[in-house]
Amino acid sequence: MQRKSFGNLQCPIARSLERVGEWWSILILRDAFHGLTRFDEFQKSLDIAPNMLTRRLQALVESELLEKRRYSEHPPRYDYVLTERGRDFRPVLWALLAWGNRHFAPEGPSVVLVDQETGAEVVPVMVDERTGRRLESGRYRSAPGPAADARTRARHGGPPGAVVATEGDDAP
Amino acid sequence: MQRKSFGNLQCPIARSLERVGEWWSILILRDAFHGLTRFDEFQKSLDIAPNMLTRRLQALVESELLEKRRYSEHPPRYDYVLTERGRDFRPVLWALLAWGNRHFAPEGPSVVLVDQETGAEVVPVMVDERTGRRLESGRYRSAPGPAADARTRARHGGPPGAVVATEGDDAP
DNA sequence: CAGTATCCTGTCCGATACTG
DNA sequence: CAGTATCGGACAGGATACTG
Repeated sequence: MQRKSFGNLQCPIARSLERVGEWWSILILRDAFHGLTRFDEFQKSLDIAPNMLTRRLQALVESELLEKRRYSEHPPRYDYVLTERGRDFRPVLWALLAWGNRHFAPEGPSVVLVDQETGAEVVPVMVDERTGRRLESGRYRSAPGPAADARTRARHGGPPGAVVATEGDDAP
Repeated sequence: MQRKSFGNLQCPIARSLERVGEWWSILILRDAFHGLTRFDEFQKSLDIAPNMLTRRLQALVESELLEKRRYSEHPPRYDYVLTERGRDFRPVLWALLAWGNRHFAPEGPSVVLVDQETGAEVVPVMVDERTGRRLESGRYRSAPGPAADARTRARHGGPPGAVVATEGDDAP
């Protein structure tokens, strides 16, 4: 099965999109985080055509975001559970949720994230793991990493390891 | 231009995907954060067909993620800059970057996020804005928000009497 | 340089029917 | 219940040519 290729595959964002670039995939993962595991549950929740669900589930299993597990011997029955790689995708969903709530919910959010113990609403924000600082200012930018090739280095305007501040504009 | 509809549009994630559900859109935004603004820059960076670039740029302008601005009168020339809504999308890109680096860069990351002042690599993580706690445990879940309809409430199985925290309602 | 105009292909996706 | 098989449409996306 030939995988679609997204421009510069050195870019980790492009690599991520190879696996979840189709929107059904993301919604399936969302539902998996909600605890759904069975074909039928996904189908009802998403209102997706069964053949499409099969395709997307297979792709997610191939990419090792979901694992197909037999939960019954007679008859043979399978369900789909998140792998570690799949569970690690959650921050992306949180970020999408926060963004959607901020910009596309004029009448207020219909789905929020809550702390189960206190019941309080949670607003997810990104911080630097080491310093705890919020990633909001123009202070942060992307740079070539250790495995960058020449083209990536040129693109990000710096030799590996060296941080080069380019024309004072903000970059991710 | 009829917009594609994604299942349950109450879900903020689905709403977000309406705007950035196509992978070119996300890569264009990524490049916009790198400081690209002109048609030509995007085209060279992405290696995208010009008509596709036109279509995706128009869609992003329509969704108000990018703003088309005239930067020259004679001849008339336009460039594309991020709006506030577009800039707010950055956490999603960071999350995708972190996920890609963790799971799809066996030979090490080729692009990393750095603190421009210290040059140190940054690993973005999600925290609760209010408590600063990391969103990692099974402690957090999504729940129906103030604007949830009956179906959404059922879907998220809010326990009866569940606290639905609004911004002013976080009394423990 | 900054696009527009055509044409074409692949495939995402939906609808439906069918099976162990 | 958990899918597979088949058909068809819409459109994302590519290639190319052309314009002010």
